[in-house]
Amino acid sequence: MDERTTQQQAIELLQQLGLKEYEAKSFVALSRIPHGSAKDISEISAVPRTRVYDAIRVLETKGLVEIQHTSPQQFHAVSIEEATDTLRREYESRTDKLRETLSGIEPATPTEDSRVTHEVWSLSGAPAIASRTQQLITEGATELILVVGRRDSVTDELVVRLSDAADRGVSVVIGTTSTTVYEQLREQVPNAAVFRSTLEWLHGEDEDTEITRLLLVDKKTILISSSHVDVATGESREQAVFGRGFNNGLVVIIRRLMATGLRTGS
Amino acid sequence: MDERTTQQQAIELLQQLGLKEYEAKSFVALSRIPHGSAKDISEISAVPRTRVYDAIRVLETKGLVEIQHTSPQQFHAVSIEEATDTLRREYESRTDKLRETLSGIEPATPTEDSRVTHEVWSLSGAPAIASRTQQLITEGATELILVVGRRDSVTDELVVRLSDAADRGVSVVIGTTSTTVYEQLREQVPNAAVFRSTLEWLHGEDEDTEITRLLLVDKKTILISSSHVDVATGESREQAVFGRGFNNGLVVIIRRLMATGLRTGS
DNA sequence: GAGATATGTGAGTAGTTGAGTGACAAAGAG
DNA sequence: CTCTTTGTCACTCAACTACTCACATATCTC
Repeated sequence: MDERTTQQQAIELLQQLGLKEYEAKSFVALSRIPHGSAKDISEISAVPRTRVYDAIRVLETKGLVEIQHTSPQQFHAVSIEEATDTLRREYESRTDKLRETLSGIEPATPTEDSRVTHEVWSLSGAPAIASRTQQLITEGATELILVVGRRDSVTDELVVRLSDAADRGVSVVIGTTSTTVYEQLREQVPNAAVFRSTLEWLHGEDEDTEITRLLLVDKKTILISSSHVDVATGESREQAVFGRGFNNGLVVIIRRLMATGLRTGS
Repeated sequence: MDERTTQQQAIELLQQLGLKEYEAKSFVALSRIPHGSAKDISEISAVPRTRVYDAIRVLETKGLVEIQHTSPQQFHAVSIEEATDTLRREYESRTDKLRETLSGIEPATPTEDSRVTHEVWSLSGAPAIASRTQQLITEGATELILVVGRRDSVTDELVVRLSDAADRGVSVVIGTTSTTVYEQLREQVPNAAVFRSTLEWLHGEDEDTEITRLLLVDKKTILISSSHVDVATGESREQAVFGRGFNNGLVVIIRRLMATGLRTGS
């Protein structure tokens, strides 16, 4: 990768981790030298010299930079390991605190209403979808039907949970379009029925979109996710729909599609 | 803790984790009910109803909320576990990427100059200071003198590293003002010389400030940290100075102070 | 189905924050 | 003692965010 791009990427990552532009640029510049003055940093990073001081001060309070109070002042970036560790810990402690705090919040009046028959929920983001998939597999069920497309949607954790479910007597049926995944699962989830499938309906008319996951639990809960490659950014976004209830419209349709689709494809 | 405060705290934590005010408020409100409409959320959170839609959309792309595309739309917050997990993973992947990216950045011209005799560096933030302390203990040395004040600066990890150092033949001397810490260390770091100390100079004239850590490595590297309780926020901030080199001014002074101080105190 | 109410979108304003610039006093260098 | 460097402050401009309103559409009530 281009050196300039790499630096730009580091700067963007630091900003995503909560640093301001000047702070990020100053830190990256300082990481490239053993230590330096505000002038040095300004020259390397193109941050106005007079603002380097503010940026460094913030970095110092975040534990990413050390300051030598000489004249001129000298600045030193902590090692890459120390820096990433510090940041990781900071966010880890925040998420931990968040979990505690959220647990302590009392529910508001449940506003009646739980006629949960035809609800279809949309969710997006691969982590959230993976998390929900695993939750559905883990929670008590008697029958699981899973169809996966992309290889990377089969994580180790997913395999473990599938295996656990199969071992405790749940009927597990897994379909895949990929030979690699097929063989992996056949080996790692021995108690499941694994089959290959060439379901045409896994791909839409759009080449950039494909069904990534499809999970049917006890014929009454369904989760389908699709990945769409954004032509602009080149990034892949995963979206999913999630329906519950035997008579849920989505569930009914999918159940039917699978009954026919699985036959023709296998 | 007060319910209102708890919620406020959750909102602030979410903002620190990158959410906007409306997003944080909407999420907390939504967490309190199984599911609800924009109106419900607006009433609970005091976010203007018309802005709830935007906020929820963002939350959905972050994997924190599911949307039911009915009319009116219904929104549902994922479970606390799912939410914190999603956020934690997001930041973990960012710090991981950052480490990789920073590793790939080439150093700039080292701008000569390495007359490193009297440098004294300032750093702040408990995690950064703890990290540096451990690094100094771990890196090869023949003699370690550590004086700790507060109990919470003695982490398990620190004890392990001290113990390791003592076991590989490093002369480890540990002083503390606390009886609890004294006994803990005596037991957990058997190969070290642990002693109690009532060093007066551990406390400044200011009651709110105290020396938390003091580490002298091979008589030539010193790290001293102090904790200061901010009267305004009530939070404790840890600051440290760090000097290297046998003839370093700071190191010389501290060596002297310890030679006299340790005698009188023990 | 007609009027009243609720829902969702978009446009627009105000207030805050951050990026970028220059004035200037103090400290150093020659 | 003069000229340069260094550090602080005060300021502008642009971007973003919080907040409001207008309006079209949808839903409900009678």
